[in-house]
Amino acid sequence: MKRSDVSLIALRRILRATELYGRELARAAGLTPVQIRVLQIVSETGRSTPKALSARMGVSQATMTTLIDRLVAKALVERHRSETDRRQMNILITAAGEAALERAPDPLQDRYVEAFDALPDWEQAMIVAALERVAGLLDAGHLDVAPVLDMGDIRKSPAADQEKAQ
Amino acid sequence: MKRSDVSLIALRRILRATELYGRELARAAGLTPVQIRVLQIVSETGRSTPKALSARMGVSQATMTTLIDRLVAKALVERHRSETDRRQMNILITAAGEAALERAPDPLQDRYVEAFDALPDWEQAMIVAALERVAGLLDAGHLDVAPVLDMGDIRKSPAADQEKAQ
DNA sequence: AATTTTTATTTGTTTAACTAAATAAAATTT
DNA sequence: AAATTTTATTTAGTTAAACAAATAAAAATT
Repeated sequence: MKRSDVSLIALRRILRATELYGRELARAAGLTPVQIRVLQIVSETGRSTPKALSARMGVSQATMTTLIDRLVAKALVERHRSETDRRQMNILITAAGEAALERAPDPLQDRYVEAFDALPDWEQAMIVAALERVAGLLDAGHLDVAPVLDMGDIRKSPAADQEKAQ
Repeated sequence: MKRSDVSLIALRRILRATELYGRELARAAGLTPVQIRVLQIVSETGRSTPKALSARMGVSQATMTTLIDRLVAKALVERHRSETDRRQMNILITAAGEAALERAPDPLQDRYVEAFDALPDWEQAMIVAALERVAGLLDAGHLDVAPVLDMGDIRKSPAADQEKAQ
């Protein structure tokens, strides 16, 4: 069996183990998976527009409007008209929104961290290096899977890449 | 910054990259993400029951019945009454179901494999070892997040009650 | 200045996902 | 044997997510 296959299988095991986690997380925050994803992107990028969000998530602008409506109703994000282009709305996360993202019970993470910390130093180093390598490979592949329809997204500087929250 | 945090960040990057991928994959197969997940579990386990599936996915039995209805309507799975316990239905994937899972353009995976194959031998080995290690850690933690199949569903943690959001 | 494009929203509608409660049938317990 | 539990489904209803098409306002182009 090819080694790339072995690594894919391990990757799938990782995905499977964590797939419920994302759902639990959304549930704990009282949100749907889609809503939490919008929130994450807004949090990550600091501010965004409905257009940029819809492009990034691959949904229509109309859909994004209703998604934002829901988050606004829960006071997790706010709309602010852009000063520079008055057609646009800037979507900003509120303190409550950040709190909703933080407030995760996160049992999986705790367990993982505990187990990780118990590993010998060399193995921790190896895992970090390997995970970062794999994340790099996947991120690279990601770019042309989700084609950037929005000019504002192309520059997505390295800063944005650092603090990806799921 | 702690090394466990660094590894978690990388893990989240991986999850995020593959999350979009799963969406694309479902779309390409003409299914919803939830439907494809049911299909994957059935395919993986060979056969399953509605009860086991609902426990594994964290939805009610009633919900699972309708999910299975949809997949049956598309001829991707079949219901077969269990011989040993005639209350139960065995859910089996059809050839068409397997085909739907296979028939993914899978650009991300191709890219990953391609990039992986291009890595030096020592790095491939390191990645495989690290991924399997991480998968092992997560599988262990997984047990109390997603209670194993049947087992009478031993009061599946408070999360079972919170199935309100979503 | 007039026209076209872009951005966000509203309107109207469809579909999937989900639930609780009721029901039926088979298995298990008492 | 009778009562209880388990399993799957039906019924009846809600909600979120999605879209196309129409609209309005601002920006960009001609």
